Amino acid sequence: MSRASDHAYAEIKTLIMSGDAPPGAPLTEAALADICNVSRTPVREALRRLEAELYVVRSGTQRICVADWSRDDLDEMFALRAMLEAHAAARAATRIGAAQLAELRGCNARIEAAVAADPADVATFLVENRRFHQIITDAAQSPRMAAMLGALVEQPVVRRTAARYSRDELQRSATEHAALVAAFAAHDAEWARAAMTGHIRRASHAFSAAG
Amino acid sequence: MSRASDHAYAEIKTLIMSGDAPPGAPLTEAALADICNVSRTPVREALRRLEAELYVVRSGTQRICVADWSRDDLDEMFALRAMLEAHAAARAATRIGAAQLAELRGCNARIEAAVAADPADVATFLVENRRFHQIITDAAQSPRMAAMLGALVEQPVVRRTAARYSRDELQRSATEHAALVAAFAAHDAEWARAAMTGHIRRASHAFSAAG
DNA sequence: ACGTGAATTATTGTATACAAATACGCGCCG
DNA sequence: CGGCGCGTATTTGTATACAATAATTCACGT
Repeated sequence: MSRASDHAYAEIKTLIMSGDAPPGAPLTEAALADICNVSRTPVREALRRLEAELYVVRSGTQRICVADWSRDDLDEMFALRAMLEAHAAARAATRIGAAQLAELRGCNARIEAAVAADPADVATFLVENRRFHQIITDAAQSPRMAAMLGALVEQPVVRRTAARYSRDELQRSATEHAALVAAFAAHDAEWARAAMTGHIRRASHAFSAAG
Repeated sequence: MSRASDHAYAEIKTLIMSGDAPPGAPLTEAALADICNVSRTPVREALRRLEAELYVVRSGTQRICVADWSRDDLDEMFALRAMLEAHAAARAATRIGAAQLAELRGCNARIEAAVAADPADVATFLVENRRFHQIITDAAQSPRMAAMLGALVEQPVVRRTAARYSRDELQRSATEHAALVAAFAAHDAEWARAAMTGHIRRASHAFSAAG
């Protein structure tokens, strides 16, 4: 996408994620255009994307509000993500190449280092974790699923501060990643699916407990 | 959405579905605007939606082409749909109300009538079949999943003429729907999930055999 | 004759102006 | 005092003009 449109997208998303635009808050195109220093046109395109990803919702008569996710919504998001990522893992297991496997290992090595640091480097963890899952999604070679997952993955991170991630939880994540890598190395689709399902569902419960 | 934008969306989709715009064909905003008798602005919005639904793809440098789905893509679409609809069915089983259940029964009654007709009324079958699945998706009460499924359900119908649906296949569909209704009536989530999984996967194989 | 590169053309991205639709506030009537 | 209807103001939808960027073509040099 183009410069201004992307900029607007990122900026509005940040507004939402940071809480500056709280759930339920009405958003007007003109105001957003002013904030982003672009015209309404790219703002509209950005809002389209955000709407498709359910960051915002259209209230009755086309007015746009920040989405507010109930506990049930969040559970549902995790359930969907577990299904989709498990499927992605199964596909990836039979399609992944040596290079991607190596990348995955490097990624998890950095994750383990971040977890071992004192204090734990949560920022690095999040970045590398995201990358880890991204590699798997890519290896699955399903643009359709990638598109679906794109919106889903980062949303639950909202409202969760770094402090909420316990070292124990981070450590478990790293261990589970190692199991996933083993499943991929063995090209065992069902193993990969099971490992990913457990990984996401554990994360879901950790999230619920922390939230 | 608004009038012109919706119109453009529908018209462009028809162009694609009917085959007038064959897979891989480049689409220019100006040409589409001309066809739809609207300006480029609503065309752009329509293309955004179609892109999100993967009816069209952006080639390298933002140029838009009609998507062309390989056999692998179609299999993948069915696999995703099977997962998502099975999940929807499981959710719906515990949330569905008496009114929706009755609607479901009425729907399948019309399907059976369409199948029993001579010759089989495929058009009615398709409409009611779609409605049947729509009721389930609604009952699942997950806007997120509904959004994901929305794009997925009708796509494989493309390139499949009515003649391709055998009476036997239609009859099986109706029977499976009856099983689904029974699972919903019992509010048995796992039964519903299993029934839906089987239903979609059978359809997938029937499609492959016919295609 | 073929490849390279600049000029031209086509296409997309952005801004702005205007039209349509909707919400809000005010006055009026019951 | 409260509900209803109308006018104004705000907001979204559409069209158009212009800018930026990518593709194509043609000429030139090797």
